[in-house]
Amino acid sequence: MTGRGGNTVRDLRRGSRATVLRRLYFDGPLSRQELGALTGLSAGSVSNVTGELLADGLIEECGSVGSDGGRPRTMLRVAAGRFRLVGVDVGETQVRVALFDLTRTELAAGDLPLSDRGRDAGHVAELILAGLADVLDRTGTAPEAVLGVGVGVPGIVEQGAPGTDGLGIVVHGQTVGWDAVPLGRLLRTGTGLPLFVDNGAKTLGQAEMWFGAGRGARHAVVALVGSGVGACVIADGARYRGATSSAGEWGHTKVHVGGRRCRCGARGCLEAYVGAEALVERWGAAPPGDEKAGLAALLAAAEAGEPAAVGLLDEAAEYLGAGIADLVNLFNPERIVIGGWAGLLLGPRLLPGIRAAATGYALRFPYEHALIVLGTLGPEAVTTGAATLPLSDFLDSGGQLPDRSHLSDASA
Amino acid sequence: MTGRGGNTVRDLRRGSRATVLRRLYFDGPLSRQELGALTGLSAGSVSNVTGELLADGLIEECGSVGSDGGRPRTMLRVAAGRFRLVGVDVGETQVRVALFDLTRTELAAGDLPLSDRGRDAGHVAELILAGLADVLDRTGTAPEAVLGVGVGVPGIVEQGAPGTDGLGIVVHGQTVGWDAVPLGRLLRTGTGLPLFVDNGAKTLGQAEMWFGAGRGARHAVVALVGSGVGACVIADGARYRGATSSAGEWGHTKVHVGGRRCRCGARGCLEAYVGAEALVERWGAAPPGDEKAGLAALLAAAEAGEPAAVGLLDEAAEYLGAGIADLVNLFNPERIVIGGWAGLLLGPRLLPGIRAAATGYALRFPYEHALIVLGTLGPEAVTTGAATLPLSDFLDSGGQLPDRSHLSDASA
DNA sequence: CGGCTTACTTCACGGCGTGATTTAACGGCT
DNA sequence: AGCCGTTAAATCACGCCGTGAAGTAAGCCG
Repeated sequence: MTGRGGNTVRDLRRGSRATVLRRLYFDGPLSRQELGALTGLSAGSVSNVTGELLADGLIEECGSVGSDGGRPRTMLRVAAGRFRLVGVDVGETQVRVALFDLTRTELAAGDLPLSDRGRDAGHVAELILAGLADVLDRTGTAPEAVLGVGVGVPGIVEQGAPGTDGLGIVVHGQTVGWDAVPLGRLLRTGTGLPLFVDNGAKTLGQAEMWFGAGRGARHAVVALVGSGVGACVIADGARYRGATSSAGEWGHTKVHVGGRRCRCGARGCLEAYVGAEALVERWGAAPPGDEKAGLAALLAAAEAGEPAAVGLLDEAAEYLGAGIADLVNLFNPERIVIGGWAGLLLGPRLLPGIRAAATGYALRFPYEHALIVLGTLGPEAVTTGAATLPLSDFLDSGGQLPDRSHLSDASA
Repeated sequence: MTGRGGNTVRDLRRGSRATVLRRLYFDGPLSRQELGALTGLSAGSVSNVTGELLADGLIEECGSVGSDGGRPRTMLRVAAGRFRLVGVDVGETQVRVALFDLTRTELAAGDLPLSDRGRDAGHVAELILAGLADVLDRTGTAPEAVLGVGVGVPGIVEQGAPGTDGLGIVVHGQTVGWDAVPLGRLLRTGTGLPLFVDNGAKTLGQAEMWFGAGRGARHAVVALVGSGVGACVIADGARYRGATSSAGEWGHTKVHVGGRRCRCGARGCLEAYVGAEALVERWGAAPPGDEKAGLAALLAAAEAGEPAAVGLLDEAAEYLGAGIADLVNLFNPERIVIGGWAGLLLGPRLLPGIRAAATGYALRFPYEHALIVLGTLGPEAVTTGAATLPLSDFLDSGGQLPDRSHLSDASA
């Protein structure tokens, strides 16, 4: 609250650059003319700003479209080729590192399985750094071209003080046994690239919002159904974090006080009724060990009409509908996106049941304005979403390149 | 998304004025010196801005505090006397209209009981206008001195397009049978004063945040327990509205799928377990008609050790704890404020039970950062909160007085 | 080839916040 | 009483911003 983000005239320019850059990134090639109408800037300012961005090499002209009897409008677009993004998905069994260009075309990727030391954060950090070096090396990418490394992790991420280069990032991952792991510090020692870390569910949510089923919505909830259950809340276009970045823990919403025991210790959590782990365990008839195979088997059994499987899935749909009704009542989103590997697997079968249940459980008014849809990006989207973290920073700053003088001149 | 709220240099000044005014309003008399440190503005700018505000009569000097051997600092404060605010609470049985000065001192107030036509919006609008005229008249307040009229209503409020002078405000009040009532239009015909309408729970929430138990928190939920149950979500210092202004419908969160039937038609809503109406009805042994007396009787019976009453309240505490755990998990607030007449009545007795239940139901990490407290303003706060609506607008605009030329010269 | 239309650039202007300098207003000391 | 050191506030030159009007570029059509 010290100045609410910029009082000087130069911040005005930063804001204009950011607005223009964002528009160009999301709404494709645009002429200066259209840019003016879309951003509310005057023609003069658009010329100034785009001129600056062109000079900085952040955008480029791409052809011109003629009209009947006037000077043709030159189209502008973000210079996709010049910059790279790295997205990292820290999963339960492996670390995935991918290199993208600005249009999120995957240039290289690598999967690094976790050893049995998987719960050791130092080990995970080493894998991330190894994967990072590998994708950069294979593509011959210079560090200066990389806007940053985004990492999606399981657990709650405290961002630390801003401006400290990610050093203060701490991860609390109950499910993987991480207790206040200083991931920022661990990674910072191995790379000079800008670091961004957030919860994996939140990165996936952002990916669905930017490029998937959530496109265009300003208020949405991306529900993640996997082994456990989570959610990413988008309020007014931005990920909602809450006081300590742990908002959106939907899985432990109480849908049945005094009901089934959940792995979190409490009773009646949504996760205990609709999480893949809970479903597979309750079904019992699945080969142990492989949860995905187990859930697929459960689904197949239900398709075959096996009553126990059908009952289990019908119940899951009802509880999911109730949980979604809660989200609708509390957050009043325009859209609910169901994602996560289990959600995408079960979605086609459960969706009618979910909608029916939600119709009954949610209040009429907000429900009428909410759309329940399935995610379109698949579970790989955690990586894409992670890569949006540095991208978001890049766009917000108006294309200000992070200061990385230490990359070039600090070899000693 | 046309310009994200101001690209020109004058918007900069508007922002500075707003920052300074806000600081002065909330953090009492302040010297220019302190103002500079607190707002991040340079000394020169502070001089400029405060000079402008002084000239406009929005702030005033109030004494000076000397130091050891230097020029004493002149203290500044908002000119409380010059402006008035009107708050209106549209309740289920009456309309309350109150006139405040800027320090929220009540200068006059009137209660207008609803006739049996209470569900007729036209009747309510007439009462509001009559009450408004009355308080203005009794205090001899000139219309120019009134920053605006804030109205808290039951139901969902659609704000309509901005800049239309409140004409587009529409209220959907299921419980009072209001279906898309054009309250803005109804009131606009009877007064030229700026109009602000919001849900009563949200106005009460804002009052608790600004002046009550929520002071200082940036992320909070004000839970309202009355006949029904609602909530006001504060995200990053602002009321969270969602896509269609209906966010925060906590009362119809599902805490027991397949459980008790709620008056909304669904089963297992929180409201069906902890709302005053439900509690009194379930207890049965209360005099019918007066819900407040009924709840008081239930409470007295529980204090006397009557098992049925004790059991009912213990169960309510458990469900409230579960509901609050949901809020903690989903919103990750710093504070949960329990308000509403029933909440304040039961609070002292239920709070230990609520906390115990919430401890068990919420996730450890977010719960450790959340404080559960009782509201401090009482139910009258709906009126105060309603009055904060024009105040908020006044502060946000940097003290720009609404254009009301039509008040003075448009008599024909 | 000249006129017309449309897209873009250039530029004078008013306005902003900063930071250095100046002025105001006090207490203490001689 | 007069001066000095100290702190608060006002003033001002400076660089920068977006606007809007005027000017220029770049195609069409006849």
